[in-house]
Amino acid sequence: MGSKYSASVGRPKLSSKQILEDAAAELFLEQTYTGTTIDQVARRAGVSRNTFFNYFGSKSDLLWVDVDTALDALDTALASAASTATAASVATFAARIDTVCAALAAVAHQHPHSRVPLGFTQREIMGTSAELQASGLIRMSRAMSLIERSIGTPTVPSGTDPLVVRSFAAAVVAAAAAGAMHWASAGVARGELSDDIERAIRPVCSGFGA
Amino acid sequence: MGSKYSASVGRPKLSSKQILEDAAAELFLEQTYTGTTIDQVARRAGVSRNTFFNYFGSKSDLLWVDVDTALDALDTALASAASTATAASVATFAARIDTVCAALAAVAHQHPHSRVPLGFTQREIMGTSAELQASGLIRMSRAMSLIERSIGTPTVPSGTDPLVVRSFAAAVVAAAAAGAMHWASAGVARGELSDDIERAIRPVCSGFGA
DNA sequence: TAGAAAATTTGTACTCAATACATATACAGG
DNA sequence: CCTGTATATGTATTGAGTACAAATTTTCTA
Repeated sequence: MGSKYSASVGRPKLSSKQILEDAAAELFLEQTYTGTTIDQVARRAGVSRNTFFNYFGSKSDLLWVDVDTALDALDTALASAASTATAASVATFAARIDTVCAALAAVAHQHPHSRVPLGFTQREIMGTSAELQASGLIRMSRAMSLIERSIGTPTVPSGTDPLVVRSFAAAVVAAAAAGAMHWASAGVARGELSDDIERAIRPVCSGFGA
Repeated sequence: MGSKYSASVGRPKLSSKQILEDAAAELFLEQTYTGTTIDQVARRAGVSRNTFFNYFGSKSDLLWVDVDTALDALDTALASAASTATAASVATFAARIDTVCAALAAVAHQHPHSRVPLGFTQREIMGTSAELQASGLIRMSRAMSLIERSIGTPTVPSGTDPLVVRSFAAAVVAAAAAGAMHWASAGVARGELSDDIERAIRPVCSGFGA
């Protein structure tokens, strides 16, 4: 299904995810999330409402760009851990938990310190809380699926309760989310994202692993 | 603001939450959640679409009746634990964790074994997964708030990291949710809800408490 | 240069959940 | 019968999201 033409054939794009994201952030600060329509965001970015949907699946996706990027990175990190796995790193449930917890910390470490998602930090002003709650669980579920797959690959040691595997995935994702929200809410005293994430997930990792 | 009349003055209700819920369950099984409009649910229950909103805040509330009841029960259970607290039961973070975990188990124990929420168990047929994900996190957040308030009342022992308190609340709610979903998905081999909840939250409670 | 193919944008129409508010209806009580 | 209360219904609207057709902008080839 290769194109017969060069990569630049066809009509050029007039906008980008970043342009739309920036336009949206401005408008949300000016007139709140619910007070801003998709048409307004698109217009400020210089395109039509319909074009918005060529860049984002839904309005709420505007709020989750960095998290979705981090989820892609987690997918990559867990796949990488799987391809470099040793007998020891997959021998026990506890060892697999260590791998997952390390991957979560590493992904958090990759996040640029200066890149703070406004939809989270300015959620009072923007009024984004309800939408974050309506669209957050699907992201958590994606992370959970990645982790469950990682724990279950190769086939989990017999005697490991599948409910405990799922429970671990759910708990560590929720704890990581709590850490991330804490980091986002910290204001000028904000430290490193990875510090907050690690602090939040440590008791989970030890409770299921140790 | 007491009424000047007896409890039965005014126009009698034509429907109830239960009638609407039953009508919805039938229709969702017949034609999926997204294939069923609120008007159709209301009509099958014998009322108009606008009346639906006198009983439920939104379409998705139909899916969460039992969970919302359980959250009310958790609120009650945690308030009760607070009013019967001893010096020992609030002395340490670990003791407070024990109280919370016991309350979660007790609420799960109250759930009638025969009452299995169809929107969860038949989510493939009904196509409810997306809506459950869109409306689940707000329920989890409510549970988290209840737990954080419980852990923080009376004022938490100094030296306890607020992020760890929040992380515990997030992790234990997520684990409990995983247990509940496991129970709902179990089919004919379904055991007790409280067994699955306890199995799922035990490593969380020990990891943050012990 | 014209036409074809590819990629993107825009237009038009629609669905439906949710909101707002007015009007109608069914009851109890005096 | 009238008043007050509680509930049901009607009408209109908004805006996110979907579907599909038409238009536009580019590259490439004969």
